[in-house]
Amino acid sequence: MPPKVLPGFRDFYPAEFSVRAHILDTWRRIVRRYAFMEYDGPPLEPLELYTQKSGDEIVGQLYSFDDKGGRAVAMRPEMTPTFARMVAARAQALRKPVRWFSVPQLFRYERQQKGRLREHFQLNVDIVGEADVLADAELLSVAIQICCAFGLDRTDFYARVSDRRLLNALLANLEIDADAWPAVYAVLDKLERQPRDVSAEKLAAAGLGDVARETVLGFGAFDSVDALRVRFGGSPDVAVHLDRFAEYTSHLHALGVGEYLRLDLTIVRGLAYYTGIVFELFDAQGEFRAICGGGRYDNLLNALGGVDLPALGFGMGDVVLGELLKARGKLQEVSVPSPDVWIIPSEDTSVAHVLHTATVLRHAELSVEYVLSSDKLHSRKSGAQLKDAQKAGARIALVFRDGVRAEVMVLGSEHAGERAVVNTGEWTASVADLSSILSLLGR
RNA sequence: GUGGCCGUAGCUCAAUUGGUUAGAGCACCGGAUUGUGAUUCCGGGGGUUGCGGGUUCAAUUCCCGUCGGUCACCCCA
Repeated sequence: MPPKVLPGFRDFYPAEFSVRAHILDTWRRIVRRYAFMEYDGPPLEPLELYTQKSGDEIVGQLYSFDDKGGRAVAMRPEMTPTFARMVAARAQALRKPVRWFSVPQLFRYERQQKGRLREHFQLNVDIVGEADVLADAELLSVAIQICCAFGLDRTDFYARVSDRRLLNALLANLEIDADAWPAVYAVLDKLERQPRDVSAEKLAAAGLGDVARETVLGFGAFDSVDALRVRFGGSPDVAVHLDRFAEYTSHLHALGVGEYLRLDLTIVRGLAYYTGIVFELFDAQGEFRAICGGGRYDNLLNALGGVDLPALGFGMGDVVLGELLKARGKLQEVSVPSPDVWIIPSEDTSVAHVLHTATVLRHAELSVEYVLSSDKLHSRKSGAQLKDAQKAGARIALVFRDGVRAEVMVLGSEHAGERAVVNTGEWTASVADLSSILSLLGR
């Protein structure tokens, strides 16, 4: 028995690869509409790239080892450090704002569970050098439009959005000591899943008074800027952030995705480096974990690369997204590639002519297949070869009636039966009238 | 790292309280038939029942371990 695939890794057979290609192609197609440019870095990085910065719970789950040169290395678990290094190295020369994206395969050594493997492909979209909220709106807009491009709509997913600055202002307004904020964040993050009394207990342990504690426990109920204004609008320190969020919302409506937006103060995002608006995309039925997450991290480039530039970005993995698309029937039409043309020779058609014909058609960008045995090309009955063609999903069969003349037959259900006769004897790679074939293929 | 559930053909599953040579459909391969074809029929390959040990006259079945899968916790790209 040959070794199996490692736990948490995937083999992509053609059917699965088609799904993967569909996802990655769609990512690229939509992101390019927003004029983002693709980049990439090494899949293997110095371990130090991930351990140097603080707040790395990731380190314990790194796929790391010593290479043959004794270097401590790690398979990249996230793209941001690489991105930060690349931007920092040329920060002066890059036209701002930088709008780049990447589709790296990322690795993580942890026990797999639903929606989480040890490897996945993740779209990373980032903007560097713009602090205005319009950049935040642009970013979320891309994420939402991508999901829409997969055929998902308002009934399938929505965006939960918060703002670290707003949240901090609210906590300050409630006179919660800054030292307790991380604990409050942790509670907010689990507010939905954790029993209320457990949350209350943790908040009390963090030093919150009764009023602050009850207010925080009720944060989930604030689902709009207006709701917050009623309660906190009187405070100028809070109002400034509410105004910004309102502007953000306004931009998103103008971008056509405002309906997907939902203010949600319980969206915290685990990573400590977020500094502004943060968001996560969820399926509407709450069946899967977050499809996508991101936000503004204005201090990270400075911490990582020594360059003081505002930045924001998000990541979207192929695993959860793929599960959601499959569950919602959005992968039905994703098909494995099949040949355009299947060539079936007659007794009088030489093997060489079959090969020549295939070559001409292939020069015309058509995918061509035929039985790969000189003997069978002639011994196998045309009916059987026709069956081969159908099994392969060929769109048309080129069935020779004599040495060089062939009948073009459309297979499949749609236009099955349509046909034309062509004389392949006149075909050369440079001069070939393939119009009858191309028209039957709908080209 | 902790815990629950589950491992039979490529896939979906079956196999009497533990009992003969572990079966079926689909898929795959070969053939017959049908000159417009997704039909039908015949045949074939494919399994150390995840692996190892134990109990037993006898283990796919019961027990232990291990590996793998899955779900949850932890944590979160």
